[in-house]
Amino acid sequence: MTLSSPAAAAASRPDAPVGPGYEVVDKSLTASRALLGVIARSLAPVMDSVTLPQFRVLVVLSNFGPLRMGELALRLGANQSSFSRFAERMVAGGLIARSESTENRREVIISLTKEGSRIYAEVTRARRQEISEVLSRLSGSEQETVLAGFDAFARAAGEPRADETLILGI
Amino acid sequence: MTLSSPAAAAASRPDAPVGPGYEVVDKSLTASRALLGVIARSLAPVMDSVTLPQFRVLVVLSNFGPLRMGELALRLGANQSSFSRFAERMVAGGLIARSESTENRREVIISLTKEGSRIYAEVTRARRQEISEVLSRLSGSEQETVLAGFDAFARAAGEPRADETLILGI
DNA sequence: TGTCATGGTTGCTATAGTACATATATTGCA
DNA sequence: TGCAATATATGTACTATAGCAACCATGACA
Repeated sequence: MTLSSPAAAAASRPDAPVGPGYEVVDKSLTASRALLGVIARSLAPVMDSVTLPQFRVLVVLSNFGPLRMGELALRLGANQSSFSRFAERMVAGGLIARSESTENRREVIISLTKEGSRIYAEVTRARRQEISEVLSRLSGSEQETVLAGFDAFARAAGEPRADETLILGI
Repeated sequence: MTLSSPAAAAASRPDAPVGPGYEVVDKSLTASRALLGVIARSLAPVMDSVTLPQFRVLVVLSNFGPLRMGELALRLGANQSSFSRFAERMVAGGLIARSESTENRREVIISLTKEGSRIYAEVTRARRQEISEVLSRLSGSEQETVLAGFDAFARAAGEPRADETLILGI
């Protein structure tokens, strides 16, 4: 028998993991660029009213609901004092609101304003729309193919950690 | 006959485009988050030596080769004077080099330094590596599924325009 | 040679983001 | 009551990015 490649080894155990070939890695990179385009386009319309770091705050508040100042700073990996002023700008921009905690007068609760959640919702809507448009160009069976492929990849990759995607400001 | 859904219409023309269902859009969003994680992780190690806007410059120069100052500013959608100083910082950081054009002494050509292209290459390598690791968790047949799905999606989406992904600084 | 266009830099100004140290208000507890 | 701990705000300072206007240097062309 010749030297066994990972693929050959897997052939004997039909469903075992294998080292991926060049083609699938390459196609994944291309797909990642395509999805990046989708994400970017969905963000573009709101970028004149929100900066990327500010949008992160909208994401966190949308996902976790109102949070204490310090808690929010922590989740965003920011220095507390930096964040206080950062929040000040967002308050001025009408994106978030400060309010005193009911049970502890030291605490300041940050919540989304109508405008803040509208902007987040708008981006989400646009993203779904963008993806729908791309998929609409495919036949039903091709969409099935995409579904299966994305599903498998997403399962294998898992959800990215919050602090990871923060690097990109998203 | 009842109101025909796009899917039903497609059933009569087996390979025609159809409006995508909720599930496939949703899975696409999940996959996009997963790929975003991959991208973010590949960028993380170099983020202490390069800012995201600076990384954009590395990407453009890597793809197009040396460019005139103004041409580069244009591709990055930046103001010339802003870009001049921006470039100054990158020169100081050892990422790019200025050189006088041979045929026109007005022109300043910007090219990558060894360090600049090393950083770009490092990110690309890391990204392939990250993707390989994810795919390695899948069996050969699942990888085939991913390949087919990503391929179909990428074809339908097309390459994002350069100025689109610039929004994210990538 | 004189004038205009082109390519890039510089002065000035402004804003966002970030950090460190310090100050203030509030709470909890001895 | 007084002191330590907690939660946030402020003083100060620095860097990155960005734009407008004015300014040089060079090239093109009448």
